[in-house]
Amino acid sequence: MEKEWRRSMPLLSMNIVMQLTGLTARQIRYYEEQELVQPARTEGKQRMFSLDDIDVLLEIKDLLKSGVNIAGIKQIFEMKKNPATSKDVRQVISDQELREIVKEEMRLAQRQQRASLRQGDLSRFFR
DNA sequence: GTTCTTACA
DNA sequence: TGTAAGAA
Repeated sequence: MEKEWRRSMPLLSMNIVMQLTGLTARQIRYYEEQELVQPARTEGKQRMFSLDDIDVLLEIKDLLKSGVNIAGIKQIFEMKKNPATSKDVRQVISDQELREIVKEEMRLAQRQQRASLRQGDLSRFFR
């Protein structure tokens, strides 16, 4: 359906996003700086987020809670974008697989005191 | 009064 | 990440 535009329509202001996501303005702006979200701007330079942005922010919050750092999140989002590179035949990683990977990573993170996701390197999860 | 940017701890 | 300062 051609209804998806609603989800990408920038209508939410900073304060609403803060309440909806439970994130601080500082964090939200930082994630934008890291290109994890790209909210629109009003003429007055005010950020205007879309429902899709909210989903992304909530996902970031969730992954962060699981011990994944910004670098790791960037890679995860990157995989979602390129389902499969035309070069090497990398498989599309399903959200289900991703959840298991994160779960597994949490086990290792607890057992060892190693930095989660090798400080962001997810290469070992590709085959 | 709130949000924005920049910068420092 | 929190907070401060100054502008909008």
